[in-house]
Amino acid sequence: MIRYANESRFVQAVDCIVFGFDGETLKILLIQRGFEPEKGKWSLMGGFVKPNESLEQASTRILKQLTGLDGVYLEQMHTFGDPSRDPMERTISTAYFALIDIHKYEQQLNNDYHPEWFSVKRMPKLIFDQQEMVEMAQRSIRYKAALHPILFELLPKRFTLPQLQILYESVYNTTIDKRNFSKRVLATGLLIKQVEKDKSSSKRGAYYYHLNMQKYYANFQSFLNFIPNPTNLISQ
Amino acid sequence: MIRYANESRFVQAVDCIVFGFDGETLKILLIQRGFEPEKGKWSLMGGFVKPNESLEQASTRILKQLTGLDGVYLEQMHTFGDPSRDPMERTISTAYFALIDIHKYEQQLNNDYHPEWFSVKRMPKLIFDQQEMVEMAQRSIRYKAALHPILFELLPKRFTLPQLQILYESVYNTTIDKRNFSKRVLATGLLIKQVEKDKSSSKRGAYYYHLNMQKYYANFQSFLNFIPNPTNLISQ
DNA sequence: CCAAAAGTGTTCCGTTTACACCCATGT
DNA sequence: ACATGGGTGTAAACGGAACACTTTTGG
Repeated sequence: MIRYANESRFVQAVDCIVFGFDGETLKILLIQRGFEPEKGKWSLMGGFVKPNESLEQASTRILKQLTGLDGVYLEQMHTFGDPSRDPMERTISTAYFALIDIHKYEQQLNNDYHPEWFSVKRMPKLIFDQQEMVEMAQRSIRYKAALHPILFELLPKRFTLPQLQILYESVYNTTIDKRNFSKRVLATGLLIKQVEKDKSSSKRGAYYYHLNMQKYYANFQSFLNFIPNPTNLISQ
Repeated sequence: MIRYANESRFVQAVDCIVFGFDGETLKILLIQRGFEPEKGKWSLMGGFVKPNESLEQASTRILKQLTGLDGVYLEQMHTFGDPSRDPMERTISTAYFALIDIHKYEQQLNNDYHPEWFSVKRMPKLIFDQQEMVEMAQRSIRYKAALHPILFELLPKRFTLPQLQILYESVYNTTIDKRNFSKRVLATGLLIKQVEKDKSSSKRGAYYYHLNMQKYYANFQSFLNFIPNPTNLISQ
């Protein structure tokens, strides 16, 4: 193959910030790194890009390896290329964030990498610049979720309005009036009410809802306002 | 240096989509590529990342080389890593978009690369996947400018309300009521009225304004609404 | 029967929209 | 004096925010 003369070549990595929601707080999935440097330390799920795969393919492959999950919401966030970010050798890393239904994942715990969920508020120190990646990922999902319905990716197929509200409240570390919240959410037409109720957290029970997938995909780019004054909350 | 064994290494590039505004339409700056492959074809301003510079430093350096400009608004957009995007050799490119005052630039035309401005509506074919980069960059600035005051970066230090409105109208390919536009813009407190007028486009003259830089930086993250129904316009 | 969570409606206020006329001035 | 572009105000509609009581039912 003809090649560019005199240019440097670097190792290319991808790192995935995997978010989940357990019904109370936002969590991220970490593994103990399997190789040097920093072997055994907690780290994001990452890996190197192979010669014949795109960055998207690499991140999808790594996510599948480590969680067993396919078809996950995955979005490229930012590429980190500081020359000294990896002490072993110059490595450029493209960070993706992923949003998964934590319960789907829990059925998959049979893997070699022993990933664990950590609350974003109580996380171990991470290697390299991964702390910065996680902070940026949190800002990214706060920003994006203020405008687009991505947080549904964190919920199971059927969910209740109180669950959805707790999710938004925990992502933005705020409280929302439930009357206004349900009005805003239902006004989008994104939700389809089911006849069954979830009785696990109250005697009366809360109706289950499904996402209207048609509208979800069709209006994904529209601006939402489930959250009052989002810009006051995004930068936290 | 200790290195990762068995991993592939790739050439890392940066490409800059440089936007300018000539008072009528949005333009981007292109050069004729100086080396093979595709030598002589129109292309974005790009270059390779050197061993001891970050991606930001590389893009800033390349922008400086090709336009002579420092202190330009520059934002990382997306990293393109398809294995076959560059036929010469696998190259991963991180694309940045830049917003510059086209008039500042015009004083700098004395350089070896002969860059030229093209209307985004009438552009030559670009090499590799750069067409896709430009389209994504247009979507990005439409998206970002619907919420944040980045378009001021395209204007000179002093500008008039009609100029600002034409800028927004051309970015979104729409028309806006001038009464409502000026109310919305002035309500942000971002503009400081000057005593002088611009008489170049009317007999009466239009007042010049300056940006209130304090507020500009302090409230940069706040959501604006200079444009009615932005999401209908972003995806064009 | 009571505690605990779910569900629902109204009023008020601020914001956005639609819309039209007068102003300044160079020719 | 008139053509050209610049500047401004108001009323109506809409959307967002604040706010409290009733319902259900397992224990």
